[in-house]
Amino acid sequence: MTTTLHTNPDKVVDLVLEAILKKRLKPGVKLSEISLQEEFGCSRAVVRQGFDKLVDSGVLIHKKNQSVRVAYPTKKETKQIYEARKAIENGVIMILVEKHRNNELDLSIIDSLVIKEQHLHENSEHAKLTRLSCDFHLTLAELCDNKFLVDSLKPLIPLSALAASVYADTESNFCSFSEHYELIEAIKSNDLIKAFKAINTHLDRCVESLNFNSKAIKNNSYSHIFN
Amino acid sequence: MTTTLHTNPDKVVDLVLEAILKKRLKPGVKLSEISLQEEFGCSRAVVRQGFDKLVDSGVLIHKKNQSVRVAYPTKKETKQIYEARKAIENGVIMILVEKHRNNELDLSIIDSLVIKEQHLHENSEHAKLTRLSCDFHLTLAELCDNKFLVDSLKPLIPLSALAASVYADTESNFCSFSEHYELIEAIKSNDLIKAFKAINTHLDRCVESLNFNSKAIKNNSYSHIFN
DNA sequence: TCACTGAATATTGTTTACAATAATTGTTAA
DNA sequence: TTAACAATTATTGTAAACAATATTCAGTGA
Repeated sequence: MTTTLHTNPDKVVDLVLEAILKKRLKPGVKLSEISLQEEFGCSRAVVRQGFDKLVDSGVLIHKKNQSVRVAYPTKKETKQIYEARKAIENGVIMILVEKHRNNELDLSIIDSLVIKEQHLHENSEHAKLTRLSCDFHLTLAELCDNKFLVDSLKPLIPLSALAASVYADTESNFCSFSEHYELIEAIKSNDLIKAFKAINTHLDRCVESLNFNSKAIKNNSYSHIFN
Repeated sequence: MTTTLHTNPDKVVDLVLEAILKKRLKPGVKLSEISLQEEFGCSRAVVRQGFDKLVDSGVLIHKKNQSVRVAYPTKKETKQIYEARKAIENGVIMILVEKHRNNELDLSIIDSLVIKEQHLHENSEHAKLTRLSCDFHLTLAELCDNKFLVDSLKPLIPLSALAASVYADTESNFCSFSEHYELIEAIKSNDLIKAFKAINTHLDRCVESLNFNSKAIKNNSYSHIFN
């Protein structure tokens, strides 16, 4: 048994992260190794390895002898997550403006991403839009051509999504498309100060739009989560 | 057999990182799982888990079916490492100055650290000094009270040490103690601009002091590396 | 002497089985 | 009915065995 089609722990990591970004995996949900080896089509050991990586990145929580759970960010942690993002993404913006000034920056990927966001916004496809806005931030980091910087930001994106799952009342205008657009325009005009302001007010508004005085989320079924 | 005294992969991680920071583990060295389970006093599976974590953080390199090797940063990677550090540590400084302005910052830990550095500097104990200067940067991040920011910076410190192992001609003035002192003074005077300048020139000088036109390091024995 | 080939060795990749622990269920008594 | 306890079940933690791959080394021929 146990089909060994993709025996790669990264596959497990990707599937779990994608499920989180799509808001199918909710904070607090239990993930059992044996239940999921069939879902992922790999052995328990491989599932374990994938879980270990996700635990390291903070996306899953692991207490000894217990099943891992999807992280449930507290209010304090949520603010820390965005504070860390601000630090890293300010660095990203600095590098990108510098690159743009030297004509070393190809923004076509990010341009088409923003256009996609606009379409989803106009058709009020909020679910897909929030998913895409995660890509926006990560793509900006990738344009820096610095894997260490990308790796620093990477775990913070799914954590932000989890925080939104807990505290966002509505997905409709959580990570605003127009603010993304303004940020890109600032980079294109080589205006560093303006770009800093754009990214900082954008991230601040993400936190401000959250409602920390409510909610208890629960959804413990696995069905249709991973595909 | 296989004493199960500390069956924790984190122990493996800590021992390897400490050996790297103390410059006992050199870039490129092969680390075999079975050879090291006795050295660490735990089973191969646990060694593996520890290695996996270190591979994720970029400190070890792992090619399929081959022993892991200590990372050997290229010139390009070294510059990326310091670029990423600049981004993150600028964020750290921003937070610390803000905290200091609000009287929410206790710098006693970092003060005593700098004093220790000064003593080591005066007695020209270069080896211990370079080890301590790593703590300086990580301690600054820890003062932010933001585990996500700390986790972002954490892997970059041993990577910097590895880069120094490859490219630093002499350890004597690699990570300058006096520049650390100036940075702390800038924070204490609530001068954000000055603090930014201090951290940026400090990190720039670390890279400038490196010599990328030389060297081939090799040292493949394990003896006295991990204790 | 050198380059090449192939067998022997050593190391990693993966699965399996078993032990230890936690979660669940069922029973009993107040 | 509920609470507490015991027995069962399910899940994780660990080690050991085997398969697959890479490395090493000896031998052969030019």
